[in-house]
Amino acid sequence: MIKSKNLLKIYKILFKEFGPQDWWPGDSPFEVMVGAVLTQNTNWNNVSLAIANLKKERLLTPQGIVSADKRKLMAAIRPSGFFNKKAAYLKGLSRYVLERFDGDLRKMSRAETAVLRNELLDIKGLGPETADSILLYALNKPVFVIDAYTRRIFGRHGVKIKDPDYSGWQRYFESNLPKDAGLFNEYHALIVRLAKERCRKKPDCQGCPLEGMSL
DNA sequence: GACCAGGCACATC
DNA sequence: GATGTGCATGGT
Repeated sequence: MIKSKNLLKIYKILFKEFGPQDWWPGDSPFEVMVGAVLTQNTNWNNVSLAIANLKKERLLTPQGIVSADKRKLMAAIRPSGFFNKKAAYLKGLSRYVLERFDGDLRKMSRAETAVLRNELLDIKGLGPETADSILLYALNKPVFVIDAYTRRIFGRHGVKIKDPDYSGWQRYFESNLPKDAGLFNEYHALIVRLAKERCRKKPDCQGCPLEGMSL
């Protein structure tokens, strides 16, 4: 098990290398929530095309999505792929926000994190990564988002988790870092940046800022 | 023309 | 409970 000092140290190395990532791109918390669903197994470029369409159609509000014609919604988010599924997911998420918080995300952000997380996970189409992305990036809650990049990179550097499922990885990060939404926000973004920029192109780790670091 | 991308639900064993 | 498969588009 790697020491907390090293997790923070890695963060500092990545931040020094790449600087602030300004995650999550979006003009509003609701746009961030929608993006979290649309980006499932999809690259961000396609998501931004879909979001641009939603804006053009004036569908980027909870009320707008709930009341939208399903086919119109599907057509708008088509570039993000899986549009049939994702249209249903967005309707479910929007209905929840509308009925539980009157569509007011500031109200939603005042609710308790653990409660919100359970409720989000009850919405069809929202698994742990999407729910946590919403909590962290739309609502500024201090939860660490785990994704395939995180497991791959830290796994390669020798991290062994007792129960290597989602919550095992999450516990590992959250129990070894200060509980700080800003830190979690930047850290996850930096991991994604590292994975995209270096880890894929140079699997031998040449030139990686974490090169040679054994955790 | 494969292969991949900021997952998840569901079926099957 | 582990593993496999469908969902679908756009860029490389």
